[in-house]
Order: sequence, then structure tokens, then C-alpha cells
Amino acid sequence: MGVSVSVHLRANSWRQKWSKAEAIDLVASHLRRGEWAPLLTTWLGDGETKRREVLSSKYRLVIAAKEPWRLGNSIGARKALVATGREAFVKLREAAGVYGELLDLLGAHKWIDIKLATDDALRVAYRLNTEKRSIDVLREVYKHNNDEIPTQQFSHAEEPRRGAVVVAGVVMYLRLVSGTGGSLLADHYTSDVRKALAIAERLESAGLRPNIVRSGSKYVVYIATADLLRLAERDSKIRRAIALYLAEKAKNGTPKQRDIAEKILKRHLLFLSICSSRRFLEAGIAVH
DNA sequence: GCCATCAATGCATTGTTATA
DNA sequence: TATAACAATGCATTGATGGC
Repeated sequence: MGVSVSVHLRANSWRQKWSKAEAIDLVASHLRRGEWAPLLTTWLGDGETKRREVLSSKYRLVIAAKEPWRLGNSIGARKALVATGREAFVKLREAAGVYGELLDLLGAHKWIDIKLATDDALRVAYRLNTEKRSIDVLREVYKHNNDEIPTQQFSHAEEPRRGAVVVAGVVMYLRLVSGTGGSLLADHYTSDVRKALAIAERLESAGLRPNIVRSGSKYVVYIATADLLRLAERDSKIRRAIALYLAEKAKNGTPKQRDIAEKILKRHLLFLSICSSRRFLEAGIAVH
């Protein structure tokens, strides 16, 4: 089985014992018989790994070799594409057998890639822990600051201006973002990082997923389309404000804004049902 | 290839300060 | 006090990135 082979190969220090060319041929012949263990050891040694690719579901087993054609399709002069697809990584993982426990202990970089390729739960956990957004970075920098931000700054019940909504007591401005589909954000500007962090925390405790980015000397706390839509579903004031904002932009915005606003309106019919149809007729929006 | 998001940058209007 | 210079604010735009 894979176990005995891989452990055996290790024990013999086969990489030193045989020439690379011989070793490569050995790996290739084993692989032809469906035996992946030698390939695993070779890949752990001379394999190329791109975690980025694995995480974006691009699975390629590439090994550096002098004569790549012996192993698989050549990529350039020195690399062999041995296999593709997630299944190949599953095979590698299976080939490791008990040896995997050792690799676990070692925290072997490439071994982790194999696990990331084959274990969905691990992928999710990995992403949660490693993919830092700019808000996470900011939080780390300022985490020693546990100073309470006076809540009073949130509590005023002022009426938001046009194009603004109140989210968890925070006045946020609506904003259209161009992309192919267009998005709608709500943001809040402040030049005080700690205020920004406090506001973000408040939004988070309201079940949202805010981010903070720098804009010149300011910090921008914002929530993205998905969050805004969820808010709109359960908060009629927000729903209404968004509907009006979109209608206004679709009518009087710059060409770009009109475009985006119309797209969003058509995609999320929710907002059409909010305002009176007369209002929308006035706004001159044609929705088919 | 499409779409949403990220993050940087741009810009017009409004507010503030300096100087005559 | 008039106004020129500058800064802050409230946005808008855009290229890059990454998932599906």
C-alpha cells in the first residue's frame, strides 16, 4: 500500500541513492500502475505549489525536472505537468496514508496545500483565518485601544439627509459603485480611526459585515450590497430610502449612475414595490 | 467571462483661515 | 470685511482582484 511504499522510500533516502533521472522514471512507472506514493515524495521535494491556485479551485500537479517529458506534459523546459484536477490531490493525500500524520506534525507547506485542495471544511477555516480584510489589519494595529467610545455620538435621532440611511444608529450615505453589474454601498466617513472601529463594531453587532478603508485623510466605514439588501428587507425606512435614492439616481444621476441605478432596480424588484408607482412614474423609470 | 467587492484616487462643493 | 487660499467633506470613478 501507499503507506509502506512512501515510508520505505523515505527510509532508504532514495533521493540520494538514485540519480534524478532514474528516480523520475521510477515515479512515472509507478504512476502508470496507479501508485501515487512515489509521486507524492517527488512532489514534496521538487513540486511546485501555488496556494493561490488551489484556493481558487485550480488544481495542477507540477514538478520541476530536467527532462519533464518523462513525467508528463512539459511546461517550458524544466517543468512537467503531471496531473490536473482535484482528484489528483485526493490521490496524493490517500497515498500519504499514515505518513500524513508526520507531515501534519511538520506543518509541511505543500502538504497543507494538498489538504486545502481536498478538505472543504479546512478551506473555509483557512480562509476565515488568513484572508485579512483591511478592517482586520486596522483592528490589529489598534487593538490595544480598548477605550470606550462614547455611545452618545450614535444616539442622536437626527433625520438622515437624502441619500442617507440610519443603520444601527449610524448615519450612512448611500453610494453607487460601478462594476459590470454595479453595486450599492452605504458608508460613513470619519477621520478618527477609533471612531471608525467603534462604528464598525456596532454594525457588526447588528449582524453586518462592515469594512474600513482609508480615503485620503479619512477612514471610510462601509457595508456592501448584500448587507444593505438584507437590511432593506427588514427595515422599511432603509428600504424606502434606498428605493428613493435609486429612483433619484436613475432619473437625475450622471449617465453612469443612471445605468447602475437602473440595473440594481431591475435586479432587486423589492425596491420597486416600496414606493408608490406614481413616484416611480415621475422618476421616469421603465422597468419591464 | 461575468459579476461583486476592494481599495485607491479624483473631484466638486462647502467650510475655514489668512491676509490685505 | 472682502476675498483669496486652503482644507474638509461627501461623494463618484476606476482598475485590480477573486469567486463562480
